[in-house]
Amino acid sequence: MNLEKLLSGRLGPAFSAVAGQAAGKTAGPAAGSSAEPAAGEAAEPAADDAAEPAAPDGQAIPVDPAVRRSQRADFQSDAALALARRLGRPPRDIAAEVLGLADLGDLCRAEVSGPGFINLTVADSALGTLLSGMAAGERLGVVPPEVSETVVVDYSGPNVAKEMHVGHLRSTVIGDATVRLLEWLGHRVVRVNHLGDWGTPFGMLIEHLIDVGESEAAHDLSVGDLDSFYRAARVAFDADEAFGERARSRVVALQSGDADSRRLWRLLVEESEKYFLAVYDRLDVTLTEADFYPESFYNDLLGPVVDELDRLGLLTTSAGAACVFPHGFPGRDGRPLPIIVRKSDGGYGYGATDLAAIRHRTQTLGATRLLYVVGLPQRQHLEMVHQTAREAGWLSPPARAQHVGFGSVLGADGRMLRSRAGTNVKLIELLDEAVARAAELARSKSPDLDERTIAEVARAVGIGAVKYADLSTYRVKDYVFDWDRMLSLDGNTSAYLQYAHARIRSIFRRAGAVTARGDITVTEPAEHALALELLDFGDAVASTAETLEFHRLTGHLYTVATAFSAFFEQCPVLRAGDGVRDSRLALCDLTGRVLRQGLALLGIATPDRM
RNA sequence: GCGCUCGUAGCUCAGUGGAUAGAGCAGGAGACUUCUAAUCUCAAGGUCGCAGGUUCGAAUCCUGCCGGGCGCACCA
Repeated sequence: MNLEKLLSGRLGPAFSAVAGQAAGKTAGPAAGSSAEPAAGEAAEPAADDAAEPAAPDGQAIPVDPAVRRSQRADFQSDAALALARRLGRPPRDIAAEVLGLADLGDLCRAEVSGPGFINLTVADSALGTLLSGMAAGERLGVVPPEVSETVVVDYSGPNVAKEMHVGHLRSTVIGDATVRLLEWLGHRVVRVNHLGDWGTPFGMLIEHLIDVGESEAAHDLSVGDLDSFYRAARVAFDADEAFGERARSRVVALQSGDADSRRLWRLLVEESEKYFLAVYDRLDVTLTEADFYPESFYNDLLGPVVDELDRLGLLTTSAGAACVFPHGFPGRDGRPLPIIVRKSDGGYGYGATDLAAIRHRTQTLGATRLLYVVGLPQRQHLEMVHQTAREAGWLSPPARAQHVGFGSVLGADGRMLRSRAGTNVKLIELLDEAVARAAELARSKSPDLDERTIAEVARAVGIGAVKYADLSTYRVKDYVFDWDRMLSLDGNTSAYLQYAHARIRSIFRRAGAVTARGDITVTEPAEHALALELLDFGDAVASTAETLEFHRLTGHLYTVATAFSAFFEQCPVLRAGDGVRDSRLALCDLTGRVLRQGLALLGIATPDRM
């Protein structure tokens, strides 16, 4: 139970009574300015908006007390100001009357402040009770969703025979956090790695493979030198007329199922997949080969998809291509924009693959929530595909699709870190550098750690820094990749959170204990402040799961960590007297679990010492 | 031209229509015989891109501008 709901529950009836009373007196036929029907469910006292006073006779009307965190107290309620105009009374009077009626018991004390705010300060005893309850469970105050859904998360999606670069970083990191979070909440999550393993480039890639020799090519690819392989193929394609001709006919052979072509293609794919898995392992993400749903997976479904579009009357032939024109997408010239499902040369377009994938996800996998962790530039394309799927009946409620879009990673110069030609930053090299920098840091800060521990810490801190930097800002915005900032020892970084956790574990090592699950008593201001933050964990997780804006969760964890650091400075744990010591150990334990679980949801490890 | 998106402290970023707009970094001043100083405390730092509008109240909602980024037919 979170505090805001608890406080709302206490204040709500009082507000309703005050509002209803006044409405009974004043609400005449003239008051019907709004046709809003005050929502049927009286069971939900905390509706989104303060309901319009439509009840005719002094009956209780649900009023949202608008409780939120406050700088002047723990919480504040703003509802009196909103009611003042409607009731024709001064807001301070309303607030005062509400406080007279509200049953706050020993939950908190309250006072009217300023123009009519109600400031609420939660009692230490109430915090202790709530924290003890939270500490006794394993879910840390996170309530399971009402319905467990099947969620398909489409993310990472590297291209065969192409290097993974920073462009894949965000999709992979955000997608991994998404699956960890939704899975922990109790949803059935299907990871879908939409590998680019099909299409015209494979003609030239196979021909290049033949030219360099299979074993040589396999070697090049297995050491992860994918870009130069791809580039060499491209160079040959552009420069050599005959090569280009071979490449084009190779595509035809491959797509018509020619056995030798398929064998060579599989070779390319398998080497790349091995490489991708190595990168995922280094990145510490949960993707495995079982999650590969490459483009070619849908090949057999493309024909039926196009046939069905035709049968539904959605297909139009335009300039020789089979197209769908979803509603609401005008192009440059004002005419509707198409999704090309079959190109004029007879080959299927990627739009067909995307549509087949949707149909597979809703109809075969049974998904009701389809997430696309894909860069923002693809927004319009995705919306067109989703609109088409809705028109075809493959995406109908409760199933819905959500584009989890993200901005670019920028360099220090403010331009895209991923460059067009040649100078891509290899993801694997970037990760290695992160770990190396973190190792150097660990050695300088903690010279007493042995090399084995240094290596573990370096991995957790280095990889954590990269992930946290990505997850801690609003994902729609671009962000600047900056080693010094992300590996900084203080500020809103993963290292800071990991350090807070390591300090807690250190206390337990010294205490000779692993956990402490006793009751928690709150007395000191620093304990009070920490308690408020800890009790907010459930809400932070819930809102993150809804919006998939992970900076909400990182921001929450950061406030937990800062509150803990202040507590750590001000409240001795091991040196405290017996009763206090047990309580504080339990508070440390709970804080440690929140930090560890919170970071685990982000895919970030928490070493026991740093 | 149309569409999407962003614009908040010197820098990087938060900010669910509510009080004096918050953090961190950098820069300034302090705190380690005390559970990890990879820490903490204090001070300083702002025409919330601009202009209108709605509202008792706008960084937040609406409209129009300005600026940055990205899309807009057979590449994915």
